[in-house]
Parts: sequence; structure tokens; C-alpha cells
Amino acid sequence: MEGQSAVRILGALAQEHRLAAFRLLVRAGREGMAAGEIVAALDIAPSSASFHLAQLVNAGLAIQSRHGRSIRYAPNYTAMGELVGYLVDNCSGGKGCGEVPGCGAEAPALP
Amino acid sequence: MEGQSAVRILGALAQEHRLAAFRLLVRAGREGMAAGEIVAALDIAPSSASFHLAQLVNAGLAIQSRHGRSIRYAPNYTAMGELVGYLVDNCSGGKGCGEVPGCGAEAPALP
DNA sequence: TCGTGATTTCACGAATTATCGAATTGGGGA
DNA sequence: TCCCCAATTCGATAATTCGTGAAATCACGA
Repeated sequence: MEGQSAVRILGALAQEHRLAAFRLLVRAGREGMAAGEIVAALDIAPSSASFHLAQLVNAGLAIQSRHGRSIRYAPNYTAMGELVGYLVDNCSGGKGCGEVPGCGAEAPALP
Repeated sequence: MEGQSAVRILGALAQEHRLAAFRLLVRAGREGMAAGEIVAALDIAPSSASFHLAQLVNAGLAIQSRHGRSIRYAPNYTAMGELVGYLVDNCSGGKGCGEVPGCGAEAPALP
């Protein structure tokens, strides 16, 4: 993952409603949720939700698909995994990352 | 880590110069870097750098300390580790997180 | 004490982001 | 076909963020 896309993904998650939406999607699993369900869960205007969901899709964190007359959003685990990998690679100061239990990050890779 | 502070940290990293600055700090290790060195490395106006560094400090990602007449900034590995932990906990859909090698994230904890 | 270098704070304009209501599109079902 | 229902797009506005130069602060050494 490059720094530029890391910034895009971080920016997509750096908003209360979007982080909440993504967590909902993760919780819902691979099938994701319909836009209407997300709107109901987040308790914001439909147009606002659409705006935020579009940002998640744009950042690659969510995948949009039509199911009948509703539109479903599913989480993209790969993008999140790459973000975490990027952060872990930038987390270690050379002595290993003692703050993330179970993660063996040794190499401070800085392109 | 709560969602609110996760958003603060994500927001602090979701900016080109701030992400670059934090990576510099991580690379520099526990001693960190003087503000002037960071300004030189990022090639931005001193006031802009000060603005961004203040955001990192405010989010808890960096620690500020005076050394002589210069001010040093050091990375806070704990905050980054907690953020990664938060993301990992929200990364798994229940089938384990296959995208982060070495990380055993099984429980989709949603407070 | 006085000057000097290192940083931050202040003030301000430009750009981006967030939110909402209204109008619009796109698919079923009667 | 005609009518709903789900969701998005549009248009406008409020709020936030970013970048910069000028001024203030802070600590050190002569």
C-alpha cells in the first residue's frame, strides 16, 4: 500500500458516521447491509448517508451492489487489511512492535 | 480504545504531511526529531509544520518535549498500537482476519 | 542585559467537507 | 402501464481544515 491510498482510506474512516457505518458493515459480514438499513442504524438523513457511503466506496473500503430494488454495501476486508499492514509496518521503531499483541512487525519499511 | 478517540487518531493521520511526519518520527525512534528537522524534511512552512505537529500531539500520536532551545517530537507507539488493535478488532467478519498475517483477530467486538 | 535562533501563536483567505431538503432515477408489483 | 418505494443526485449553506506571513514567545550565549 502506498502512502497516498493510505491517506485516502484513513480519511474515509476519520469521520464518526463513516466509521460507524463501516463497523456496521463488518458486523453484518460479507452480505453487507442495504442502504436503508444503514440509514436507519445511523439515524441521519438519507442523502447524508449516501454521501458517506460513497466516500467509503471511493476509498475502496466498501463494495456496492444492487439487489432488487435496494442497494447493498459490503465491507472490503482486503482494503482494511492492507491499511492495517501499512500501519503495522510504520509502527515499529526497530525494536519490534510491542503494542500489538500477536503481531510480529520487525522491519521499519519506509519506501 | 473508544470510537471517538479512534476518529481523532484516524483524522490526525489522514493528511499527507501529518502521515509523513509521523513516519519520520517512527523512523527516528524514541528520541524523535527536533521541529526544525521535521520542517526541513517535509519542506513546508514552519507555521504549517507546527500546526500539523500540534494535531499529532492533540491526537496523542506524538509527544512534545523541550531540549535546550529546540522542541523535540517523539512518536507515541502506544497510541498507534491501540489504533491498530481497534482496527483489527473491527476487521474480522467472524471468519478470522486473513489479511493481517500473524494477527489472530477472532472476535468482532462492537461495544 | 541584549541579541539571536528556534518555534509557536495569530489573523485571514482559500479550499474542502458535512448536512439537509427537494427533485430525480431505477426497479418491482398491481 | 402506472404507481410506489429505495436510493441517489442536485443545490444551497454552515462548518471545518489547510496554508501562509507577520508578530510574539522562549531559551541560550556573549
